[in-house]
Amino acid sequence: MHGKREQEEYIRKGPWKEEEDEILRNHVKKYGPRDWSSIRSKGLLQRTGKSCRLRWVNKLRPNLKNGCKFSVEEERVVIELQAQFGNKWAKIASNLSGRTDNDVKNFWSSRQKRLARILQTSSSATTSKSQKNNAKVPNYLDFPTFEAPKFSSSSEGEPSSKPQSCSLPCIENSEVIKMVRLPDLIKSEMPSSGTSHVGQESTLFEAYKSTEEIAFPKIPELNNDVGSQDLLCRIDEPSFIEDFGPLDASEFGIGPENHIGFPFFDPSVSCRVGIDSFKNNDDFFDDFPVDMFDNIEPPAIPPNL
DNA sequence: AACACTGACAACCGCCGTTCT
DNA sequence: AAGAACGGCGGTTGTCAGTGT
Repeated sequence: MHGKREQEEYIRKGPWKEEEDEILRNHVKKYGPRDWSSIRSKGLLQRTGKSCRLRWVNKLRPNLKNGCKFSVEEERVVIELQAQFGNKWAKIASNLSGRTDNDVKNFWSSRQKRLARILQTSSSATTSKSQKNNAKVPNYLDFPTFEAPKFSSSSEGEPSSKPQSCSLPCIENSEVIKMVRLPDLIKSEMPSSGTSHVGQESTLFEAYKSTEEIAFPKIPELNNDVGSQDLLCRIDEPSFIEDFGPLDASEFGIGPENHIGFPFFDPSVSCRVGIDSFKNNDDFFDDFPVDMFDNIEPPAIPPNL
């Protein structure tokens, strides 16, 4: 079917076959992990040098932890190094034995997606809320609400290291059940960790005392998702927000050109400390990543504030 | 049972710096 | 010195399996 020239230029793509892997392994055994392009020029494989290198690095290299989920310790390292170096996946991976840059990248990407979805769900919950309550709730209350992560029931991987006290009351998922003041919600839903962040009156909410209520979504039922539960369990640790990693709002399709105009705090101020270290409840919002609210429609500021 | 959603993973693409000719 | 080839890296996309509705 193909002419000779066509045959020569044909480049195979897609999933690798076992035979191809074997050829690649043999090549590396003979010549070492280099001269990737020669694999094709010698007619051994109809793959590009790049493709061969990638296959070797990500799948065939010895001592890879293929199919093994990130341990809690690995997760911690990734989070720390990502905060330190940014998206330098190769650099981060070099600190994790048996992990490739692709592994780390995929791990981080999943994590970010999960977070993005949490935020998105929360803001849509707010939108529907505000439509419902448009008549009685001033729109300056339409700041995003925060939904606890949605937990899958899968419990693969190593046993969770989180404490039992993590379990929260089972509440139906992702729906605004009632309008509550946030401090009250924190009071009633936070794990009882003995920390003192609960019950402190918020200056933020002081501003809305006349309204008494803000939107807050239901907290979903908690199952055994290691990552999500771990995040929730650590919500009252000093490093919680920091560990969540720097959030770039652009990752959620949010551009840098807009910023929130909440009357009650300055989004340019980033203060990443634990939830239990609130001096006042303004800190609650300060503790979210600084970009988190970027591009959210600035609510109209009531003239009397 | 069918469908939708999600996470995990594999692989490709484009850019860029380095090396080779 | 300049252009081509190569290799490394980060971003993105596609696929598949598991789970929920």
